[in-house]
Amino acid sequence: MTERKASFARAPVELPDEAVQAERFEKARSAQASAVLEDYVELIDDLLASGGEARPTDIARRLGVSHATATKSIGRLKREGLATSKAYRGVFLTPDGHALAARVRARHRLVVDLLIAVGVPPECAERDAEGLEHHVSDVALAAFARYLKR
Amino acid sequence: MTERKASFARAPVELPDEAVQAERFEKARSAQASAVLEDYVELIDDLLASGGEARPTDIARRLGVSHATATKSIGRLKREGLATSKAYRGVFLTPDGHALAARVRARHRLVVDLLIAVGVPPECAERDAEGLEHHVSDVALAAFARYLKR
DNA sequence: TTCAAAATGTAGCATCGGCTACATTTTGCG
DNA sequence: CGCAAAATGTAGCCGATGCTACATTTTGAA
Ligand SMILES: [Mn+2]
Ligand SMILES: [Mn+2]
Ligand SMILES: [Mn+2]
Ligand SMILES: [Mn+2]
Repeated sequence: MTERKASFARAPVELPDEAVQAERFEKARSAQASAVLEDYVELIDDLLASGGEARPTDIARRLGVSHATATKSIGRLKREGLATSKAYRGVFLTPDGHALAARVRARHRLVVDLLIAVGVPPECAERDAEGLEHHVSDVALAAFARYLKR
Repeated sequence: MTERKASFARAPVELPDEAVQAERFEKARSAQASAVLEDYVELIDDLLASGGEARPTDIARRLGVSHATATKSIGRLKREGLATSKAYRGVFLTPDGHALAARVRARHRLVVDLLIAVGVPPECAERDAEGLEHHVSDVALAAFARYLKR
């Protein structure tokens, strides 16, 4: 419009290498693909540890989805060897599922702690962490731990 | 198994209020729903600013998806009023799309800067940021900015 | 100018994770 | 015990986002 070729309305944009950029997006997509599974195993593990039972209806209510949706995702957990269940009984985690839950919970806490440490209000930290946690790599996680220990 | 009622193998788990927890998960899901759109407008804006054209094939290659997938997503951008395009021509952003791109880019940079500030290696920061950025709330973003200015 | 390669469009398929609607089973209360 | 309510299972729909395969258009080089 009013902008001419020689104006410097914006710094010249330097794009990353194509392959590098593609790899970053692919990583983000793959992290997202496991996000639902991670939330389920973490929640199931919490329910089992706190009360004793992890029933589809409870899981659904806490996740804010319909029980049909929860049941379908639990089916995926079972297909992937993370959970077990029998009709009309609660859901349980396999050793693999339990191990995943432990990692996911530790990561969740570390993310919350880091957010709070840099000045994010606690409830906001908890809320944001629920989405952020699935995209924090082990390397970044280690950096967070170092930072918090400083 | 070997665990008795009175043992303290693990700290008693205190679960958040159901409604609060559901709301957190819902927020994370809604953030995820806009993630793809955000990545596309940011990338299109970068391509337009750097070279001049944003063609479906370039977009696809940089995102690491097939051109058919990119075309489908560009269709969604158009449906949502963020982009325009005519057959066999490049893709352009609407004012709304451009405004979104600006916000997304600013947020992306802030996230990268914060990660680096707390000790995450730069390339790792860039990689993780691609997924993280979509889940950082405005409140957290403001906290990041404050922290970096300290 | 011609024509093959590249880019683009389009159709069709799959998976995932939402939903509603309805069928079945279990539970608990009178 | 019996029966209604709650929980659970299941079917079928949808949109988003991947893919491959193939049709069409554009482009550029001989
Ligand atoms: Mn989460
Ligand atoms: Mn979590
Ligand atoms: Mn991104
Ligand atoms: Mn980005």
